[in-house]
Amino acid sequence: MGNDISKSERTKQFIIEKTAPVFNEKGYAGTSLTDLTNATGLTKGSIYGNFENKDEVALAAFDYNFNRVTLFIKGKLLATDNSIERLLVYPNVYRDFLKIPFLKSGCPILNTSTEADDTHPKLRERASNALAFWKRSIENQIQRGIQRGEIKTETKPTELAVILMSLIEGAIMQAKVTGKSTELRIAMNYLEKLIIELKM
Amino acid sequence: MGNDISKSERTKQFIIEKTAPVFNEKGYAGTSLTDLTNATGLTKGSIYGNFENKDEVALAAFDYNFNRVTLFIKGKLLATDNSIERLLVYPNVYRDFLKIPFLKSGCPILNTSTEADDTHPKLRERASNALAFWKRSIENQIQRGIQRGEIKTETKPTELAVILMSLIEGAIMQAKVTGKSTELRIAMNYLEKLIIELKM
DNA sequence: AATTTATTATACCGAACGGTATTTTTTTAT
DNA sequence: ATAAAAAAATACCGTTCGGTATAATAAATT
Repeated sequence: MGNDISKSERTKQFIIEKTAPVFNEKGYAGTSLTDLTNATGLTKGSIYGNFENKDEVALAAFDYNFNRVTLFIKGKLLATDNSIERLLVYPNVYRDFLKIPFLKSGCPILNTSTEADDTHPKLRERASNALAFWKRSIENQIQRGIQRGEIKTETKPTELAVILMSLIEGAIMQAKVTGKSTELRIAMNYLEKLIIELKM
Repeated sequence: MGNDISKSERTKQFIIEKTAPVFNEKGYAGTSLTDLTNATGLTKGSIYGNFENKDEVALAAFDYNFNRVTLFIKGKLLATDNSIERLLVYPNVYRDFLKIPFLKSGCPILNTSTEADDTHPKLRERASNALAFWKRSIENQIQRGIQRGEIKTETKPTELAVILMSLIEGAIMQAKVTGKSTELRIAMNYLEKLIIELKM
């Protein structure tokens, strides 16, 4: 009482928040129910009282992880005042990828995509949708930039979005597995140049 | 008798060949011993007579998968006669990534890296070494190209290697999870342009 | 404050997990 | 062809897996 939302809603959210980092680090197959009880301090009975099965927790955890990245980027985008600056947020953010605490265990899209693409249709679709959402968002940013006369009119939004995303995800993979940010820095410096060259 | 190599060596190789695609598709945690017996038609006793544990099979399978990609690329490289053409092998090969049968389940480096980076030190190191090997190989190709006067002298071998690898791996991830080759095509067309611009 | 309802913990299920000692079969060497 | 050695199949180990009744507890309603 006093609280608007029900206990179960709060517990559900609590489970998601606590288990999301585990799923991102260990993957779906690599995360056991014991991992979930350890991460939450709750019992299996409690978790299964709020979720139907492991799948449902994993899907909610992915949404949470992706949303967290999205909000983080959105926050950085607010501090900009033109299209080029907005695009530059990406190389600037991902250059320090390894230092962003909640991304230490990797990019949720990359992790989920590579695990689920051949094994877990539901997770695969979430990752695929997340990717499509991100892509559309970048395309829109570029289109608006063109309309505002800040970005060269001949710029192809889709092409640039794909190149930007590929560079970021490919470089993250390398940085994560080597533990060094050299490759990430090189790729992000290049992406930065690429974006600056779009300036009208 | 008759055969030079021992039975166990042949069986060992047989197990690797049959299980390597399974590991690449399902990942280390997602592949069970039952998957291995199903893929080989052998029993657990037989597999454990040739390998110490699941780890050893997985490591050998990764080496096999990586070697297969390497040999495939090497074969394509032989049919070229200058540095630019050699570099162009990469976009040309990976443009049709989804159509290459033994790569249907994805790039072994990408798959292994993203799964093992936080969970499996031995596999992580294999993937990391594979990545380093690939990078050095591209750097060497570029350096030779510069020496032969086929590639612009101001080209930075490491930078180009990282950009090439990032574009490829990032685009593969997208293509695999969406099931469409649009992103792969866009990224590889861009990479192609990039390489052609290196021409002296 | 008492009672209904919702939530969490306990205790357990069968199945599948990775792994192994032992027996059977197949190679290999004599 | 036979014996010795090696490899593979069988049968089993304890553990952990995802999942679930049921009982205990806590929260919400009256």
